[in-house]
Amino acid sequence: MKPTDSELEILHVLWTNGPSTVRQVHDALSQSRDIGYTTALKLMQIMYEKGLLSREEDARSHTYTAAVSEEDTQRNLVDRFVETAFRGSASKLVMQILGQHKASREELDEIKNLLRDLNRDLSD
Amino acid sequence: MKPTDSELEILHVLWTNGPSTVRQVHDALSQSRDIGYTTALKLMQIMYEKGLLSREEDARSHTYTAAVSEEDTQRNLVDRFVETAFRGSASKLVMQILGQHKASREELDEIKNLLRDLNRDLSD
DNA sequence: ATTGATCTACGAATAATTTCGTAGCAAACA
DNA sequence: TGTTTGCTACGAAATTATTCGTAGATCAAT
Repeated sequence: MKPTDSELEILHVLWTNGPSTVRQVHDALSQSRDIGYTTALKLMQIMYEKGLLSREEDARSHTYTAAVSEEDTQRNLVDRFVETAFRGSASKLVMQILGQHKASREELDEIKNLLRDLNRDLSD
Repeated sequence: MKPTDSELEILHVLWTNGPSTVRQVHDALSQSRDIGYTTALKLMQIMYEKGLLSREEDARSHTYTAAVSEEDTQRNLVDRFVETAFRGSASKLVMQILGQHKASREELDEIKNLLRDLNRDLSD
C-alpha cells in the first residue's frame, strides 16, 4: 500500500514497459544506477508477497506485472505527502510548485484549462 | 537536508510555536500521538547534530530553534517527491491534486491568480 | 543536607529497508 | 554426458530510523 522508493522505481519500469522479467527490470534500473541482479530479484519477490506485483511462472523465468495502477498509487502517495510535508494543505503544495516554475507553458495551459473546468463545477 | 517524517513533525512544532524546549515540543507532539519524552529529546539531539536545529543552552534546559526555514524545506521535499513519485513531472502532480478536489474554491482562486501572473511572465 | 523533580547524555533494542552472497535447479550446449 | 549459463529462493549483513531505559547532574524545597 505504501511502496518504498526502491519499490517505486520498479513499479515505474513495469508501468512504462509492461510485464517484464527480473532480467528486463534489472537492465532498465541499471541504466540509472548501480544495482545487483539479486537485489532487484529480492525486491520484486517482496513486492509480490506484499501484493504490489503479480507474476506468471514461466518455465525458465517469471514474468511480473504491476498489481497496482499508477494513478491509485500516486493518489495515495500524494495524500500521504500532503499530510506529512504540508500538514494537509494541498493548495500550499500547488502554490509551492507553481511558484518554482516547475512547469512548462504548455503544462501551465493544461492546468489552466483544468482549473476553468473546476471553477465551472464550483460556481454555484 | 532530508528530514524524516518524525523530524518533520518536530520542525512543524518549532515553525508554528517558535523556539521551544524539549518539554514544550513533547507536549505538542503528545496531543497527536504517543511518544516518550526521551524519544523527543533524542530526535532533537540528532537534529541538532545534523544542523536542522540550533539551540541555546540555558541553565536548566535547552531552547531549540528550527535552523531551516519551512519554505526551503518544503521546496526540497517537493523536488524529491516529484522526482521519485512523478518521475520529474511536476505538472502531473498538480493535475493529480486538482483533479482530486483537494482545494477549496478560495484556494483555487488564489491558484488561478498565480497562474495569471506566471502566464504574463511567459507570454511572448 | 537529604529528597524529589526535571533535565541532558548516552547506549542500545527494535524495526524497516536495501543490499548481496550462496546454494540449488534446469536448460542449453559442446 | 558433463559443463556452463541463467534463473529462483533464501539467509543474512549493512544501513537507517525510531524508540526508550538508565545514569548522572542540577535545582528547589523540605
